[in-house]
Amino acid sequence: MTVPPRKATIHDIARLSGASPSTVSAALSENWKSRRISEPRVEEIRRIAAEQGYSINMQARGLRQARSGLVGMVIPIHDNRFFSSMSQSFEAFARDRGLVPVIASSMRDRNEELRIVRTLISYAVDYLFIAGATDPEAITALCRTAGLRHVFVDLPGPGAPSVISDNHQGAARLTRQLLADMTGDPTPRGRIYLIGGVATDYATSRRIEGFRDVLAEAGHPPAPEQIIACGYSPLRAKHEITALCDRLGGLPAGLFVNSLTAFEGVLGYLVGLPPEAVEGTAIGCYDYDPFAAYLQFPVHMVRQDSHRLIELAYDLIDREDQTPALYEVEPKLIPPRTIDYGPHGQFG
Amino acid sequence: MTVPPRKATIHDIARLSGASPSTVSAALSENWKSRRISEPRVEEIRRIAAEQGYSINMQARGLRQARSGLVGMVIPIHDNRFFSSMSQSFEAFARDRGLVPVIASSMRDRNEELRIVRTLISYAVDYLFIAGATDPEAITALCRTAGLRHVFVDLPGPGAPSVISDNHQGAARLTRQLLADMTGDPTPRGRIYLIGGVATDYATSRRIEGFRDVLAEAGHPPAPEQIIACGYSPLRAKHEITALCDRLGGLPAGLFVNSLTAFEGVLGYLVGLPPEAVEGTAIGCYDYDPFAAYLQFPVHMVRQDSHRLIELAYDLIDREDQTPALYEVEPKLIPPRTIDYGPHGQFG
DNA sequence: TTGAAAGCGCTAACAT
DNA sequence: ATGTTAGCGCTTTCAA
Repeated sequence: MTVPPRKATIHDIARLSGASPSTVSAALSENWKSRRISEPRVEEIRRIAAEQGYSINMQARGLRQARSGLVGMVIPIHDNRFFSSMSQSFEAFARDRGLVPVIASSMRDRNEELRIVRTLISYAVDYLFIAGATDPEAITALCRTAGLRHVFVDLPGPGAPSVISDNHQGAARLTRQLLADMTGDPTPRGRIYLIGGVATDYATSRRIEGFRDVLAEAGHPPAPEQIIACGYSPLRAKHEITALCDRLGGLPAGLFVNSLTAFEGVLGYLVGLPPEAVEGTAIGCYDYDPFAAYLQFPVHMVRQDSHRLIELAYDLIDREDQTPALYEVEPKLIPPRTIDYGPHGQFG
Repeated sequence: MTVPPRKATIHDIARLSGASPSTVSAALSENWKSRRISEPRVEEIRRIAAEQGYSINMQARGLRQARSGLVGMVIPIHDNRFFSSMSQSFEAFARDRGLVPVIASSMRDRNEELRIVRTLISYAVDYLFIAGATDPEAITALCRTAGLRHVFVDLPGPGAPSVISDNHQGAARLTRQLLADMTGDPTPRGRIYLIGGVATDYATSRRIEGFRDVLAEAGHPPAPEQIIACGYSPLRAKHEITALCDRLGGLPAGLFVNSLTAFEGVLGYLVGLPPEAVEGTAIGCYDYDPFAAYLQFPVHMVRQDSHRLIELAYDLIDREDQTPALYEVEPKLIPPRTIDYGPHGQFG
């Protein structure tokens, strides 16, 4: 139970093994072939290091090499199926490259987002991924002066490569599906409403376009009040759906919920209704949650391929050419009552 | 669009401001009062630093100060409501203390877990939190030789302070609730089954005890086959529930599902059944998910207070006395069809 | 095949 | 009130 006075360094190992610090350093890292240290020597050094519980000081190594071995990612929140699944993939690919992932959440706050980026720059992350950026241009500005490679995911930025879902297509397909499920005339209650998201977000705006295009194509272009981009907060969404139903005198014929978090809020309202009240409404949600897929009423869901999104983002960051460009990944439509095991389905 | 040749250092700022590096260092950090640098000087230095886009190199600072400003946490998986909500709280408390959180997932693999701990030690994290530890004693051994303060969360370890849910109580309450909902005799199909989790995990074993105690108290101690601790994998749970129902010729009267991930798998089976088939079964799940709370059938859920768990863990790590001890936090029982907004409910 | 020495960017101790 | 110096632990020339 005795705690060693301080952690062992290569100098300790050098002393104990009779080698020099630089030899120890080389023996313990991968570049001992180039230094042609004799194999027994290497083994002896490694043995002693293990014996002493030596572990390399990455701060020192990073300082010297001007790289940290860290990859940063900013996400809006951890506590969300879409983003947590993204974190899982982000970590998996980081590991494959021998990098250590540092994931921080901005709570969708612009200042917090920038604070995090600055912090990650201070820690000299080797690359930075920004998912759901609030202010991509400010981020790019910070990264530029730090000479930091970065990629935008989910929400694009004009100053760096961006990987996003094909939001227009996903929304269009979901809308078409909901229309097909709906019956009756386009009276106010007979209409379909989009709820959730921030209209100035690129992702939301593209989804709104998809929604609008399909409705227009069907001969019923949406009135402004059919689009309720009230943000991502569950509580806010609950408030808005309540107000809407009060206005309409009941649920509308169709509901396009624009995020899982907004859907949580909507659910908070639906929970208070008699089950049959929901029956006449076609419901869809952009983003997928296995439990949301098996609610009392059928829900169509859009599953974004977060794994592919991240994979592509890593590809882009490796490219020599960091010219800004937009890459789109197809989301899939998940029918109601379907469990879609993701790439991490074997774990739990 | 010109990229500066390299990032600015305090030496650059020193040259530009005509001050010495140490003055710059002091002016830029909080300890300039003790150095009694004149206020205008401080402001001038800060202005130049901002102008140059200076950001401190935390590797260098950390190396010098022998602390990194990082806090590590190991969790089993990101992609899980319980753990991602824990990450959210972990991050919030870290921010409060000016620390940067580094969260890594072990995928419940012992070797991966130890690899991660070693990595975090290399990065000189100031504290380490381990949630759902697979091999707590090995972790403690590593942390001891590194002189690293650590706390176990959710699954306790004998070598450090541990904060866990009161699993016995939570399971007992859930079991009692399920019994109350059940009807009929204790025939095989009339029994209640526990599915999911790993019997050798402390958390699961305590829950099994709670389950067992309540059943015994009710006069029907469980037979061994009523406890199916088949792990956390959704696919495995699906397989096991399928086999169970095949054996029984239908669903049992009660189902105590021991984790959200197992519940996903169970759901994968239930999805294929006619809705009325599930009606006669009382279902409960240890851990809470807002969507799981509003399925086609009622589900009782146990909501562990991950926020409080983490808060207490931070308290413990601050204490001078790091003697191992177990602290328990009460979980709450969430009735079916209830949306329980957590501590992060205002975000999305 | 290996050692010595310099230096990464910062802070803290010691000067002044 | 501020400058000088040493050194955190590592890697990387440069010598031998």
